[in-house]
Amino acid sequence: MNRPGIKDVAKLAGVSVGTVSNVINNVPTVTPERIERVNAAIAQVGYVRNAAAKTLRRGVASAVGVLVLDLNNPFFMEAAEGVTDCLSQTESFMLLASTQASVEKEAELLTLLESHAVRGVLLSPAGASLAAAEEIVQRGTPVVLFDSIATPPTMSSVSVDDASGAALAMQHLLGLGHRRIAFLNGPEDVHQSQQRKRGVDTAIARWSGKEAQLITHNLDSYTIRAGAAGMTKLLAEQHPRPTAIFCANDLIAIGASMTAREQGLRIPDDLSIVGFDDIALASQLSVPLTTVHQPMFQLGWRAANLLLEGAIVRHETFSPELRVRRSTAPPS
Amino acid sequence: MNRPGIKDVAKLAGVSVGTVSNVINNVPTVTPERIERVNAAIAQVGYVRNAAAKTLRRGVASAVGVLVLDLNNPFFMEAAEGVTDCLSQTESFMLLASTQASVEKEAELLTLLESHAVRGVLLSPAGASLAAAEEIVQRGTPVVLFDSIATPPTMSSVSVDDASGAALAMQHLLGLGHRRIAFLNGPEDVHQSQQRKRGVDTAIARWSGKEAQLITHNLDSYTIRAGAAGMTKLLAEQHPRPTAIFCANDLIAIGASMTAREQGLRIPDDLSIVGFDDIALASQLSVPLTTVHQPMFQLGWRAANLLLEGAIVRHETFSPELRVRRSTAPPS
DNA sequence: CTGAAAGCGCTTACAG
DNA sequence: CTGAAAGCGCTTACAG
Repeated sequence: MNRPGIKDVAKLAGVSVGTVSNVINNVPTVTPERIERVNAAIAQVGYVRNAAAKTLRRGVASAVGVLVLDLNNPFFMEAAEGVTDCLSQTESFMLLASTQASVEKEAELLTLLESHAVRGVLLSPAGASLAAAEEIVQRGTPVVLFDSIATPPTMSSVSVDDASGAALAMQHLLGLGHRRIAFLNGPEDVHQSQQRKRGVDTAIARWSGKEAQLITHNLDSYTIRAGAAGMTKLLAEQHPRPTAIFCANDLIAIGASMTAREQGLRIPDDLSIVGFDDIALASQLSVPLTTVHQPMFQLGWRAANLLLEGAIVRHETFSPELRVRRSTAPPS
Repeated sequence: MNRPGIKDVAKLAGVSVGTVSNVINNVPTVTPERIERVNAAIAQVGYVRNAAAKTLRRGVASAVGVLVLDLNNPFFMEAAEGVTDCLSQTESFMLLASTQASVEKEAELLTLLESHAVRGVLLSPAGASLAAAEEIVQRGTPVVLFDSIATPPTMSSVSVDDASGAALAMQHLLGLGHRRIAFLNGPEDVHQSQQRKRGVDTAIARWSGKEAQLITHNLDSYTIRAGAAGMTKLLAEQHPRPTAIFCANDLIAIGASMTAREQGLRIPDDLSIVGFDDIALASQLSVPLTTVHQPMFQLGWRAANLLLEGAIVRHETFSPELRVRRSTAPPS
């Protein structure tokens, strides 16, 4: 008992296979009476169209590949929701996989997607080299870079302006009157850390009010644990202690505020804290976190859209927005 | 300039297309000399095998579909890593999508996967009805249920024993000497809440020591916010206050402990807290959380494995494990 | 061990 | 507006 095909439908409806195909694909030339007859036959035999045959014939599948560094990272998943949303208006769908930040895995998956004739792939590159991506682009599969600083002439890209986000956070703290501010940054070799540092420096440099003092620490990861450790070090080393802390992501901010509370500091009364990312947790904390919101959903949406539009290469940068909540206040 | 096919490779290598196919598929009859010649040709023309043609011919794709309720949920994503890991040993790969807990979306995606002739699908059902899944199983696409209490005769399933996990947590608290314990449970209509409540009750009933007192609250969601609100209510209503709290998930536990700390209670000195799930955050908190670990990675791995094994329907339940960390201690 | 050939289930010019 | 037929790129008996 094989799965019913287009032939079975055609026979039952008393039409040719071409007509069945036209009905399935909404070709407008078919008469209403026949459309109905075909649809009835489809329902009766339980016909499900064979995607492989369609792809083989058409030369391109209706899937879009999405390669992220880590499935557990909420950013990528929010972006993935954006991708899904954009694609849901077309007949395309998302094929999601993780490169686990490995360049080899990335190359492997890229080839896999290419072999499946996907319409294109959204790639959050694992390394600095885009060689593997370049290769499949050369052979005809378009790639859109996602959250990458590279802007090659062969691939579109979407990214968030990390520097201006960091500047926004610093301006907020400076504007509130803070003059002794610590910056708990991520690892030095991550491009996001570099951009955020740049934004911080710009904001300080532009500040025309009374001089402000900045203490920068590079942590070894973007985690709660690192944030807590960073805060402990800060409180031990800095006297007087800073009145505000800008953290390079929300997890660091959560770790820092936990440590601060344990040391008896109240937030925001004794210490203001700003995060970055605006993960779901940020607004749920007992003291909701002021943070720099990254438009991940839109980022994913737009990346998918660029892929579907095809043709011209474009590099788009999204502006993050400051979400002021209760973790920041003027210094006491 | 079309993509090179098997014919181009065959011509260049001076062999038939059948031989090229045999080389690609590691059929052991080909002579080493020809294997080398074909591989050289493949590399030279940049051949990438057309997956659609392969699937059409073979009748089944090398993909496995995975349908989860929510991409942002870390459980599903950890399970997805398990699936990926299991599949990486075969030539299969994962096709991941979210049903957004919608029954209609689920039916739609199920059909989509079926049309792609996936080897099978791992499904975390959105509703109580398995009608749509049953349908594709009937037509020949196997389904393995994931984190569902249903155990139909047509589909295998893997799930975690929520009741025994909850019992583990309660036993731990009772064993430490707590006799006045609160249970902050999730919404009543969620099957996980029901099972966890059952486990709590069993543990209390079995407890042969001095009588223990249990206060149960059903929260309206499994979130930090709900946990914080539940804790506030608990502290306002219960005098004397409980000495230990078991929360139906880690997020509730985090919310509860935030509120407790704000009220000046120290953890675990004044209050012991146990969570459920063991999300990544749990071990990273400033007071690492004692919690019930769910083996999501293994769950995903095993589900994928059951699918690949095929044939017999099997229902497997995994046992959660208590991870004792610093948030619990004997009552003072 | 190898090659020639059929055929998987569609889509798409083409002729009528 | 409809049907007959070619062909997408593979895999797989089959004959040699």
